[in-house]
Amino acid sequence: MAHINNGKVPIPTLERLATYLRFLIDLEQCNVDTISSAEVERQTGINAAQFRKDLSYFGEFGKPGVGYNVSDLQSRIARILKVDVEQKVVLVGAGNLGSALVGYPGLKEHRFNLVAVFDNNYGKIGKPLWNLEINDVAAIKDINSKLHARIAILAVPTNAAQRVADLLVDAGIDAILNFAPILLRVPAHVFVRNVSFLQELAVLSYHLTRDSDSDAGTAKDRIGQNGKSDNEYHPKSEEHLLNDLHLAASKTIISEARS
Amino acid sequence: MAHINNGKVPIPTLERLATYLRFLIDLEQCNVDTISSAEVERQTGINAAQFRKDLSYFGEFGKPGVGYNVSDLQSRIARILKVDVEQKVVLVGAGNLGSALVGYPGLKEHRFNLVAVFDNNYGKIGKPLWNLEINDVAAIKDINSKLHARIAILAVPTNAAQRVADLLVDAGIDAILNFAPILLRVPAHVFVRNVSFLQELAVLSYHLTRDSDSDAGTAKDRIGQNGKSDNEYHPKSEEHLLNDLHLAASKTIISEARS
DNA sequence: TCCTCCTTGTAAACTATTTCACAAACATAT
DNA sequence: ATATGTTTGTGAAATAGTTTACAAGGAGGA
Repeated sequence: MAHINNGKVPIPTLERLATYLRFLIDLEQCNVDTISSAEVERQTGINAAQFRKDLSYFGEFGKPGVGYNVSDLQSRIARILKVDVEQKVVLVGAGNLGSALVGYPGLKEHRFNLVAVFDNNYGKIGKPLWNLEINDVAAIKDINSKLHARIAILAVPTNAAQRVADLLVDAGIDAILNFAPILLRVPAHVFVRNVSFLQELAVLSYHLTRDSDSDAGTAKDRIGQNGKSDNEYHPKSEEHLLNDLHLAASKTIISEARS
Repeated sequence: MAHINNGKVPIPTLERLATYLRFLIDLEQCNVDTISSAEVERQTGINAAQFRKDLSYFGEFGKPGVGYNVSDLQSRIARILKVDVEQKVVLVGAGNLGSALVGYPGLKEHRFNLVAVFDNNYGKIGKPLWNLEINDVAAIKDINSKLHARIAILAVPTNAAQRVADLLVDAGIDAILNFAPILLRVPAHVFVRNVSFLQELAVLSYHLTRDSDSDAGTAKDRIGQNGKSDNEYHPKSEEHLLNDLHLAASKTIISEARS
């Protein structure tokens, strides 16, 4: 056993790493100090071998016959994802979505520090959004030359997205979380992740059966209704698969569980 | 040429279908009536063969030597995704994120009709959220027995997500858009899509280089920095690749382009 | 010590998705 | 009519990602 990853890490692996991290943080809070890959599967629904394979891209983390040390693994994954240090984030677009993201407590919890908010609506510029003042997006290069944020959240209308993305790149942004449903054109060193609600809803909608099947005509489209999300999880038996540990975790927080 | 799809359609194909749909709607508004797969690639960054292959799961849509009729293709894709008819949607969780989603204009534009909002916070129940009243989540089964919504947006805190999901399934919900960063356990007929901001941000964060590389020690983790998003788009040459058509599209809407 | 049990890390098999490459379809010009 | 150019739809090849299967490491008891 030995191989320090050099090749590429699949994106799905990185996504799962974030899931593991959150899961491990929860375990740590329940004072669990060791966990096996089989137990991870039982509690998260992610295949045990997948878990081990994901980790294997980065080195060796467990002890055969024992499992993984929760707090050690947690901090090593945090380090891999570079969320062990504070990452500065700027937000562009102080609309509904943008405002919601500013207030999202998960950001701070994971060391993402929102340091500036921008918009191009003169009615908004200068006003406060939570603890930050909304700046003119035209000033982003200037402002970020002091802040040195490298991650941006792009939450502007579709038709403005590409222009704002160009500004972001010019301002030294390296990584963009794009909520507009278009593919941004950016230089090769800039990494983009897209999130599209409509895309997600459309995939859900596709999997529904039509209520009123009065038009049995062009049946060409009525297919694939048994598709399965790669994300959904079906317990293998009737039992609910929540073990003591997990129930404990739920109990711990259940008193604050009002949405 | 002939084959009416019977097998499974890849999820990535469905996701792209939503992208095509939105793109075609834009084209239609610019009075473009025909488009080739090569032109789709030029304007969206999605490989032309991929576009054709995606469509091929559902039948034949184009004419060799000509291309695709924009409005025909648009309506056929809408039909495939079942966004040609209004789909009722309920929202659970009237927090920041939930509120933002209610106000998202893209929902209505794509025929997703938000018909009810639920929460379990007694301070919120009974109050209005935009044009809807916030209902007690405990009443969801009763209320949805009249509404018959089949899609739910789940925007509650992580620790409440599984319990609410159980309620949703019991209330006849078939499809869930889950914003909590956990894998929901649901019956096999329920389709789930997960959206996790933290996961997205973590993937972005991973791809950043560390600023202060003072600790050249355990270098095991400092790898993979040249990963490429499958979503990002790099123009093949210096030119900006926006042709007249696309520029026209931008111009049409640019006056409303303030975020 | 030796035996048994458990669990990791990973090579190999398998499955899924994307891209290539080309025959067939159609348009247009001569 | 025939030639030429364009573009589709799709097998087949290539690539990417997941799961299986198992050798080897380590714990713990007799």
